[in-house]
Amino acid sequence: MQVRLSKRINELLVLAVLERGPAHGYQIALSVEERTGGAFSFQHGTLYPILHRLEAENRVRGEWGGGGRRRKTYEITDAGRADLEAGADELERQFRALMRLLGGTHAA
Amino acid sequence: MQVRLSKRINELLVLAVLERGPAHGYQIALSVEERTGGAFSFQHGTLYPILHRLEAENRVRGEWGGGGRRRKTYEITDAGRADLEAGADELERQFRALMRLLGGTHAA
DNA sequence: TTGCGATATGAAGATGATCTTTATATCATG
DNA sequence: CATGATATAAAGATCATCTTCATATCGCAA
Repeated sequence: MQVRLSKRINELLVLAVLERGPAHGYQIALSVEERTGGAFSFQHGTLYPILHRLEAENRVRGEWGGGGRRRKTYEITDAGRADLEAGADELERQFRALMRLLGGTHAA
Repeated sequence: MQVRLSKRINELLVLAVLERGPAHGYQIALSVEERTGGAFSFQHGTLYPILHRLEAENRVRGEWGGGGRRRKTYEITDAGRADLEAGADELERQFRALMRLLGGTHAA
C-alpha cells in the first residue's frame, strides 16, 4: 500500500474542506466530522501536524489572524487544489478495487 | 477515525480472499495484489502478523500442512465471515461519506 | 468577578501498525 | 550445484496517530 492510505485520506479531508473556503484548524475538524456524518474525525494531536505538513509543502497557506484570539487561518493553494483532485481520483480507483474484492461475494 | 482504517482494510482483504477458499500466506498476498489490480499489496512483514492476529481472535483457523515444505493453510471461520460482511458494509458507508466530501466539487 | 465550558493551538511522549531486514528452509530449473 | 521462486517468522526501525500537558481567549452563568 506504498503511500499510507490513512495519512493520504486525512490530508485530502483537510484539503477538501479548504476547497470550499478558508478556515482555521478547529473549524476544519468540526467540518470534517459534520460533513462526513461522523464517519471521520480528527484529534487535535493529529490535525495540527497535518496542517503544518501541508503548509510546509505549500499545499495550504496559513496566516495568523488578527484579533485577540490566537488563531491561524488556512487556505488552499493551487498546488493543493491539484493534489486534491488527483488524490480524490486515485482514492476512488483504490476503493473501487477494494470493494470489488470485498463485496464480490454477498452482493454487487 | 477510531478504528485504524488501514488495519481494518488489511484484515478485510485477507478475510475476503479466504472467503473464496483456504489458502496459505504467500497465496493470500498474491491473490490480494492480483484481485485488486495492484491497488493493494502486502509486505510479508505485514501479512504474517495480521494472519497471527486473525488466528488468535478466531477469525481464521490455521493448520500446518503436511508435506516437506513448511506451510500453513488458513481458512475463514464463521466469526470471520460475519466480521467480513459487517466490515465490508461499514467500509462502504465510510467510503461513501468520504467521497461525498472529496468529490463534491469537481463531479458527482 | 469568578469559575467553567467552548474555542483555539501546539509540543511532548506513548502507542502501535507497518516496513525492512535477517534468518531459515524447500522446490524446480538450468 | 547454484539460483530464483516459494514459504514463514522474528527482530528492529520508522512513522502516523493518539493521549496528555500546556497555554490562552471568549462568553455565559452563578
